[in-house]
Amino acid sequence: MVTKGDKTKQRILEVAASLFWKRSYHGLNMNTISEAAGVNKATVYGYFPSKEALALAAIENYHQYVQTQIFDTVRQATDHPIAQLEMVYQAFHAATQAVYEHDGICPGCPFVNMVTELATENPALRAKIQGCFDRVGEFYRQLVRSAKQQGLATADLDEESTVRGLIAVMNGAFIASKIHNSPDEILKMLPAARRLLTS
Amino acid sequence: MVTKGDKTKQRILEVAASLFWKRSYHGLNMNTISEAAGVNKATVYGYFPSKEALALAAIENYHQYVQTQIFDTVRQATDHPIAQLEMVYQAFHAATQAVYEHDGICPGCPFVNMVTELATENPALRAKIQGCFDRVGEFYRQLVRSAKQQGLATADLDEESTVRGLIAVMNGAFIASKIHNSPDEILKMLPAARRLLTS
Amino acid sequence: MVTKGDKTKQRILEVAASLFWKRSYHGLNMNTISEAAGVNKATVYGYFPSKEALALAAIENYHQYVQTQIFDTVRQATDHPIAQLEMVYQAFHAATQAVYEHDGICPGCPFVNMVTELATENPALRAKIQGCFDRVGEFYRQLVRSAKQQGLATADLDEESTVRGLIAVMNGAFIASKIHNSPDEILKMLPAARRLLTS
Amino acid sequence: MVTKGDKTKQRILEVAASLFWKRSYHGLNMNTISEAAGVNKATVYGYFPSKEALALAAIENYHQYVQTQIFDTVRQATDHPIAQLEMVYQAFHAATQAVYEHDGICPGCPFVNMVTELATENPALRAKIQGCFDRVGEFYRQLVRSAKQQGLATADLDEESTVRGLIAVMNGAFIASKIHNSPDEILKMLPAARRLLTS
DNA sequence: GATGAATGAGGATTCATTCAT
DNA sequence: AATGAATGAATCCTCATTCAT
Repeated sequence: MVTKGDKTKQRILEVAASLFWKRSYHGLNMNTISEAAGVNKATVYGYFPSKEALALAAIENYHQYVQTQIFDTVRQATDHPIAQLEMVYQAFHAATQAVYEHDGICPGCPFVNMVTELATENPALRAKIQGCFDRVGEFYRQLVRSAKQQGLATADLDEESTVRGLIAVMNGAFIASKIHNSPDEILKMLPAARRLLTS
Repeated sequence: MVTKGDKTKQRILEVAASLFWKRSYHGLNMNTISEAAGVNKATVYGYFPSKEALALAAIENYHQYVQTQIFDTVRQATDHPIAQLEMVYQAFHAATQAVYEHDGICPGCPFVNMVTELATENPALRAKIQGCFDRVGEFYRQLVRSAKQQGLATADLDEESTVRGLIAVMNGAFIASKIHNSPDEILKMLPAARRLLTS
Repeated sequence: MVTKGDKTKQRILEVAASLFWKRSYHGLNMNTISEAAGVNKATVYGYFPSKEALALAAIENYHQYVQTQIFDTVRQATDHPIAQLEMVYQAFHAATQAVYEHDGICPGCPFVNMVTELATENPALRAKIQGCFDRVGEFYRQLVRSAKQQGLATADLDEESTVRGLIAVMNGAFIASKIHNSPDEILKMLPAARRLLTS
Repeated sequence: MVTKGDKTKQRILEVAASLFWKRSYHGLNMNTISEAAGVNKATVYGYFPSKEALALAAIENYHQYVQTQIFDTVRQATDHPIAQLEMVYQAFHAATQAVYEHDGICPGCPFVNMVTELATENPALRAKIQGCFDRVGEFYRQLVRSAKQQGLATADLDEESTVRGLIAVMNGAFIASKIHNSPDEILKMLPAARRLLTS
């Protein structure tokens, strides 16, 4: 059963996740989070023992979201690897575009943002995000295998480096959108990703 | 003529650049910088009017370094695009490896780190780094053109998306090294970059 | 209902007002204020967003005090303009005397102190204090009108310049007390004020 | 003989005096002074041992200026007390007006500014300025005596309180100009001063 | 006679966190 | 289940002052 406290915790988590996405870890403070969630600061600490714990929970929240709302959805929508790849980029673009229209900024990828900012000073967070990307890698691995099976990629295509490259291009796409403050940079990266998968 | 002050300023700049590379902008404070440079905090402010100005100068310092020590050097060493690509990745790997052996961390790319952390809150810095990547794009554009001319890439290879993809893969490589805290991730990204360029 | 926080805020305000009276704006720091109020510096900032805001609130606090505790009280005590003038100077003298006995200094007038120090660099504060003196002017205007009605002043006495002069003499009295570090300078200014009003 | 050093010292002094007039003591720093004087900060310290000493010298400089350029000049221009009073106010207004047109601010009276800001924390400066006002008092005392002799004031006019009042009105005039940020406030105070002297 | 270079101490402000209620 | 109130420690930055040259 969902108690009132569960709902409060969930609200804090979602508000925090949204803010951690748009701002840097150090650039976001607990005051802003509690105010945006409409609760007292002490309430936040009642559910999450520290800012770091909240950030970790936000990461996990994103992970669930990406897996279920994007990767699972895409897998269910089509078997075609290229179509899947396109759908993924469309989804990332749409999310970025929505933030851009609302806030005028391109937030990038929450995993990349956090790990880039904190990897060298917070091993726990780095390890957590490494785990998230392992599962992202599984999605791309399936994609590569499907492409081979469906004859879209040559049989000798190296799986390891292709998966690696697809993740890199995806992360690079998010960074490009931040650098140029333009959501379209994400879509413009699709040809490169497609070529990695198919040629 | 190089005065004592010039040398002090240069020392502060290099120390700051090194630290901004290894730590996040917000995670690094002016105290640490001044101590590492062996000068008083007020001395730092005597040469750089603010933390932001110092970070901007550090960015410019990196930009010069990358252009002259890496891209120019590589261009002078060989005309072969694939060899050039390999040399670039070797250089990035070597720099990362050196830090890793000394500090146990993978610092990633200073441009990517800064822009990822600060793009949404500091337009000046974002614009500055955008300019840096414009020049990085010029290098990759030459690479693509050379590859076409030398018959290493097909004539119909799309220049725009390939340059974009090569930058993305490079940035993705730095991020992968941070995520896995492993310098080798940079070298392991080379095959993907090579395929983008040649196939 | 008066909460604990309200009381803390009021205590901070009164302590700050008292200190801003005795010391210059720049010569007083937030540390001293928070310590004198018996709270942490961050607590002060929890109630007042900046030193300037606190100074402005202190000004308003003095304004209320002067209007209610001095001008209103005097008006209620007597209808006689000269008696009112004397009571006002007595009140200013008594306040100055109290500080003098306690601290050995003549603090002057908080409005004059602040505006003299900050008028050229802080337009908001200047405007605020201008508003306070507008209301002081209203008191003196009533005084002049009463004096005319009661035949204590000639009918052709110029209201404007007399009000202006009475404010100037009052402010000049506070300054004289600071210059000579002697509370009695305030009382010694009464004859001049009286002549302005009646002759 | 006037050495190069003498000229430098004089330039520093005049620049400092001008700046101390327009800004508060704490609001003006030694950097600004040395830059405005076109010399190195250490040069300033070569001629004046401290900021306080420089301020004291600036006060003395103003004192000389007021005595010779204003009071002596006025005395030489006319024997008529009221004309003298008017000339003094005209001079103060002209000086204020000049600053106002150049900087958009009313600087007030340097003696009043300094003593108001620093009297409670700097006894030496307070005493110095007290001495300046003693000599200002002498001017007004002469004025009152002349007025009596010339039948412009009644013989029983109290000298003490009138001198006191004239100084107060003059200081109050400067403060009024600061409060309203309007040079004309000085001229508008003339009627009150005149009435103190003559009625 | 003048300056380039440097600094110790302090100043306003912020932040993650705690605890009594 | 939630909050009002409070804080220790830091953070960016400034300033009067010094000294070797």
